[in-house]
Amino acid sequence: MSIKVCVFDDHRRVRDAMSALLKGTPGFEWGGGFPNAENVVKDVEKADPDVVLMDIEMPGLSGIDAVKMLHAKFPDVRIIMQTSFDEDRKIFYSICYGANGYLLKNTPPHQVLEAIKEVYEGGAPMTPSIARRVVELFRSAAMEKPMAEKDYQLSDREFEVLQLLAKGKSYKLIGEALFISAETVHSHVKKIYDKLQVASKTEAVAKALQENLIS
Amino acid sequence: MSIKVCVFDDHRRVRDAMSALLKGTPGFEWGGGFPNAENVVKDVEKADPDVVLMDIEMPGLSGIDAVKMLHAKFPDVRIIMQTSFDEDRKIFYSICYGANGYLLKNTPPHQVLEAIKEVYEGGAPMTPSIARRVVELFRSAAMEKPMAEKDYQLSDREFEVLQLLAKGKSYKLIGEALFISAETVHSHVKKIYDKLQVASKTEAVAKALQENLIS
DNA sequence: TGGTCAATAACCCGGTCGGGGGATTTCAAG
DNA sequence: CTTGAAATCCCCCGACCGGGTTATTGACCA
Repeated sequence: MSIKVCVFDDHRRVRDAMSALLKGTPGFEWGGGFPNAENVVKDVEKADPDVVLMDIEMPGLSGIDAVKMLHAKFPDVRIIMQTSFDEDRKIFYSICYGANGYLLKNTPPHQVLEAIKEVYEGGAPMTPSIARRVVELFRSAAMEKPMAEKDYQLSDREFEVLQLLAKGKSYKLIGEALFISAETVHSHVKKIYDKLQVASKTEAVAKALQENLIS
Repeated sequence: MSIKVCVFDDHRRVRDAMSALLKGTPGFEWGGGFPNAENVVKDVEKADPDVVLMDIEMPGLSGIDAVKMLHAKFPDVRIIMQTSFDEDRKIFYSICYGANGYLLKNTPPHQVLEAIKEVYEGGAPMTPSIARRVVELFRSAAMEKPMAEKDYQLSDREFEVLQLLAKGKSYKLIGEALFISAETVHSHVKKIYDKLQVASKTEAVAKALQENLIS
């Protein structure tokens, strides 16, 4: 069983080179080359490849949109993105939308073949700098939950008041909910502002929500 | 300037091999080998290496805990984890706690050197299967955020106003920020309340933050 | 026993907000 | 060309908020 590969790239030279490379290497099969992604779904449906090499920069439909559609329609087809420079945002979008790997365009032929094999076997070939970015985002995402959680030394009562403020309740309603006078609520609120270093209900609630003081 | 490398591994053979390899290769420097991580902080403080190779499985203090402490104390030291098989959980923890790369133990010497150089230059060397797992977790984590995201049909201008409301600004200040009159802000706010089904700045901001309408 | 602190409460006052009107301009879609 | 939605501006008014100050109670601690 050989790995069938399609190539989407607006440069004829690239397509021809890949065609020659794949046809000349046992274990690989040429699934066709396309200069744009306008008909990416139809093209892939017809060729039924195992792996798609997709240029991230193409005239017309961008490689990113192509990945999005492709992954939605054919989740089993593995996709490797190719571009000439590390462009953060695009790569992240590609990966999020379903690309499995990422190669620089000047990657030598034998490494391209290796990457194709890797991605076919379930790996995620990518340059170290991309890997780094992904790891760091991943880390910050994972660490996000139990974040800093600064301690503003709010008392229990103050947390109760804060929670009700976030519900949009007025001093009077909070007072009724907690069985205290509205003026007392006023006092608590003033202390809260002092501790959180803010000057309005809105700021207090925004800060409290963003820093997970309340839910 | 050569890259100074420390090795933590309970197998003498591994340490000796790395010592010989590093000493025999220009551009690299041997920072010392340690059979366990009991004194990892002191050891690293003394040796002051650029890169640490850390066995994930060691008697006594585990490589993971070592990474945790090391990264907390010396955030600039790059860490590559080494183990004999892909063990998901441990790798993820290592990465979360601050490891920068991940190698299988049977990795050939020249690739180890390459990985050290990569990690030193800011990359994140790892096996394709790890990369794959990381990418997939990353993808699912990234997709998780834009939850429900109900559509309240807010106009662009209304989003701008909402964003500034969340900063605690008054109508007057919002007006100045957007170069419109405070009365116009008032109008926008009234429409926002209508669309979000709320009746105060606080409620609006709480809802917007909780449903990721704004950041 | 005196001091500190959280919780409660009250008063004042100027400024802001929320809700109700109405009005104009602009621009794109029908 | 008409219709409509968005954005802009204005007025009014009562209610609420924010900031200042002061005071009492009960716990806890030294």
